[in-house]
Amino acid sequence: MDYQFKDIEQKWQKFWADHQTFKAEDKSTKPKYYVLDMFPYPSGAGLHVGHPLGYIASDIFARYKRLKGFNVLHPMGYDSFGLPAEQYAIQTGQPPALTTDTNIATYRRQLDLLGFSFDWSREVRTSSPDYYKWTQWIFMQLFNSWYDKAANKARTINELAEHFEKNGSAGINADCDDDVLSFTAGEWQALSFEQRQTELLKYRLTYLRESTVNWCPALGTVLANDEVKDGFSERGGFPVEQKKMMQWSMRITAYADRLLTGLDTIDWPEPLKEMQRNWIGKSVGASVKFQIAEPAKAALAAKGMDELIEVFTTRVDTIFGATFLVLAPEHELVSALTTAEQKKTVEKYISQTQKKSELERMAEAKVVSGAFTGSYAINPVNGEKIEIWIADYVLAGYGTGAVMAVPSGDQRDYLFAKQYKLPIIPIIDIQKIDEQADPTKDGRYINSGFINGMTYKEATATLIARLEETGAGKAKVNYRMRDAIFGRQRYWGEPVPVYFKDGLPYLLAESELPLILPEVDKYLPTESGEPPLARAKDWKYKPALEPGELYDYELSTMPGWAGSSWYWYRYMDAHNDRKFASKEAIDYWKDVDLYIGGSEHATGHLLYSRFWNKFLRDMDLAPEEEPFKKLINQGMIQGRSNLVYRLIDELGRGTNTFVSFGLRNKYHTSPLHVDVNIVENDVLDIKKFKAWRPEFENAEFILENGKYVCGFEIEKMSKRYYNVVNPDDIASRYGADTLRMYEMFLGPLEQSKPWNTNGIEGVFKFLRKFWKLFHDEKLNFNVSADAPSKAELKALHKIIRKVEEDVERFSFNTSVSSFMIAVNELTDLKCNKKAILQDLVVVLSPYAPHICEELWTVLGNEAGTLSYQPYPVFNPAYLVEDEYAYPISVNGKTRMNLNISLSLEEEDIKAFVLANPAVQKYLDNKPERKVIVVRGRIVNIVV
RNA sequence: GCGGAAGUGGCGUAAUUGGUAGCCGCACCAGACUUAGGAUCUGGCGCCGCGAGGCGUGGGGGUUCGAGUCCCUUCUUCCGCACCA
Repeated sequence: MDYQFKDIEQKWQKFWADHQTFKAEDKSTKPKYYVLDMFPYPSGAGLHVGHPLGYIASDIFARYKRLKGFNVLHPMGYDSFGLPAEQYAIQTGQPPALTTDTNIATYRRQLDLLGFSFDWSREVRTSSPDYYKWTQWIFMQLFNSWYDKAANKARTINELAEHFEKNGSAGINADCDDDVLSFTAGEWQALSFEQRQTELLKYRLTYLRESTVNWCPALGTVLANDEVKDGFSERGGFPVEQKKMMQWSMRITAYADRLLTGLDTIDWPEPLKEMQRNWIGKSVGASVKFQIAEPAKAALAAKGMDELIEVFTTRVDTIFGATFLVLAPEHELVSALTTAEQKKTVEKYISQTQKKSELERMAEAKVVSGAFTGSYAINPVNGEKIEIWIADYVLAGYGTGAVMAVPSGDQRDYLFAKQYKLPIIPIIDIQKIDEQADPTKDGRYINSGFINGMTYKEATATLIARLEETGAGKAKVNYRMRDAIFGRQRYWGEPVPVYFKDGLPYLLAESELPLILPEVDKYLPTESGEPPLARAKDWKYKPALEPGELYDYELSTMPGWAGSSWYWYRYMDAHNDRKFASKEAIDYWKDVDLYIGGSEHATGHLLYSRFWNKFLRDMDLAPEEEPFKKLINQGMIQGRSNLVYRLIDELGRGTNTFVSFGLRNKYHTSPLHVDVNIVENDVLDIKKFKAWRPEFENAEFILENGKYVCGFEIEKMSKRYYNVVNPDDIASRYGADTLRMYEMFLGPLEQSKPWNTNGIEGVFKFLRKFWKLFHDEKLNFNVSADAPSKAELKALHKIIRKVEEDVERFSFNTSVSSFMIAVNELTDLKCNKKAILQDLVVVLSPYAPHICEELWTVLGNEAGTLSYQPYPVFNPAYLVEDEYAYPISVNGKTRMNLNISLSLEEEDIKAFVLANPAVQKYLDNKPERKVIVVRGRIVNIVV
């Protein structure tokens, strides 16, 4: 029989599904191995050939690990809450639950087509109530917890309340809001229930607080920092503005340091770790309080506001050079500090900066501007009165939104001082500040009071000690990362399991989970601007203990990353209705051994997942500090677009004539994208082109060599470039095994590379050639039981070793070429020995599972047993050579090869080579100066 | 501006430890077979040169008997961050 990939692939896909071949064992004596893919958002467009790249790699790895005797967990599911389904619902009125189900069905069909060894019995969908019940449950645990900095872990809020009850706020070192109160046990006991709840909310790991958020009017929702790119929403590209709103947040900053140090313990790509480090943005320095000078001080006091400005600095040693303070225009003290004379100037400046978009602010990075408030502050180390300015180079969102300006050491401060004629004081003896600031740390301090003459280290230590003594400051670590906003004013997400009573949030009872997402008539905000959930009829909390009472539910839903921040645990025990996963399951599977996915999740999903994992560990719900031991980013598969060149007439109008690629420069043309599916090897199928769109029906062509050659361009794979290649089409034409191997053959997994269907023939031919090893010329099955020859064993054992090495280092592309070499060699040897082919089938099976299952049974083995065969054992004895064709080079240039026995010693090799007349010819009668002999490698003669 | 990754034939790539640069495949060229075909098989295929030979891993320099690989320098592309105090 010929290689009938269609029948074979259907047959085995059905077999695997019917027999649950890849169901992972919950208990096993085998070692565990957890191979995870980042689960997809099921979009309406379905998969293109770029999407499965990582899934193919992980599948090969999972199948390989099964052969190596591991109990492999290799699950798949869907991150099925998200904006696109909701946008579609707004446009069409179709419920997102419905379109999501349809999309999932498409994804499943496409995934099945590729022969993945997923354990589908563990499938999860984040939008399913059985699943989001536990997302809500974890939210509740976070709400019920606070971060104890002393213990460096999260603890339950009850422990905190007990402490307050007994000892008041003394002795608590928490990561919490800035405005927490100090109180004694008695004072706490005297507080009302509501007052206590208000206070506790400031400590909870998920909390409600008025904060500045990224508001996207077009999407009608707030966005997290990682969902905003350059002032626009990542999804849709809509403008984003800053707005103050009451919002749910997650206190991820409590974990900043653990998130940072944990990076050193995991095997992730360095660039990805670096991105997370930058995102966390740790800087070590000091916070310093500058008292405000009269008369503004009295004015502030009258208003009950702080009479000081707190700044953060990484260079506290330069404080004697601080000649003014700069506040962000949004700083809360600005209006109170502005004097009557300066009011106009300041207000004008503020309105100017507000008008500027984020982008403009960045574009004008080198231009400084600002305004004087008219008020002064006192430098705490020398009592100097210095001016307080506002400027937009100071960011409200970083540090305290205020800086001490040291123009001699900081370039922005320097430019600002020059522009507004503010004093610049050199503070280090070797500083050169004639043209620009000099941030040096070398040299000795001058003009710096009690630190004069000290070095950087001494000065910093002395200053911090002095500041702490006088209460004017302290050493401080600052993080760029902010707490993550955790609410979205959208419909298609997890409802927050919270109701409101007297303006305070309370959790539902655990027994009331899941809080089901209610139906609504429309997916838009209400007229009064409330989120879509406000439209749900009769959706009120009716507590069992207070019959007749009705309370409002929280109306925002959870963000897209909620469901994906713990899903790898659900796969361990996907149907548990008592726990998010049983302790036994979690203790067995522990963590993800290999995680494959795109680098676009670097600062979103991967950071939030690490955060939730650390929290779950603090709660003794998870055993490991880090959830993903090894992570690989698969590269993007780019599209390869094809272009045709439309002839432009004298009047500049497009004609219906198209010029072939090579001739396009002889005419006036304009390029036009053409569907890659009607182009082969860059040659346009003219017939199909005419049928492609009605306006091309009568198209004419200027050909070269009788062909129309298209140009090409590498760009994103996208409908608008007509360069989308669908895996269904490829699989139906060449089969899944060919597609799997070709995707791997394209190049290193981590590298981005363009998809070009052209090369796929080579892989297809390879599989046919492999098939033919088992068959005679008439394609009848024909395998011999004879003992294999030395050459055949050598070919086999080369590939056994090569695949082992390649898979372990995720170099799948090199295995594919090695398979080709092995099959070429065996074909040349006319090898049809069962002893060879049977092992080869096992070795190839992770890459091309269908054809291998088929041949495995044809060889007489029990159907379906291939997936759990032991991987063949490499025997180096078969690779031992007794001769080697030494390359002989003269002065580093290879001149010839000489066959020399590998048993010869270096001296004998040298003599043998020099005795060779052909070698002597190259030496040209010159005496050799030196002969380098590396046994088994090379001989180099220096003359 | 800062940080990271990468530059090898017409194309995708290989070279695992400093040891024959271009494996494997596509495309292309020539040939065989043939119901002339988007099938199969054989051979060729880095560049220049008829050849001997020379040149060749983005450019320049260095270390070494020997460099795609190590060092310095420079250019280009991609990715991330970007007034971070």
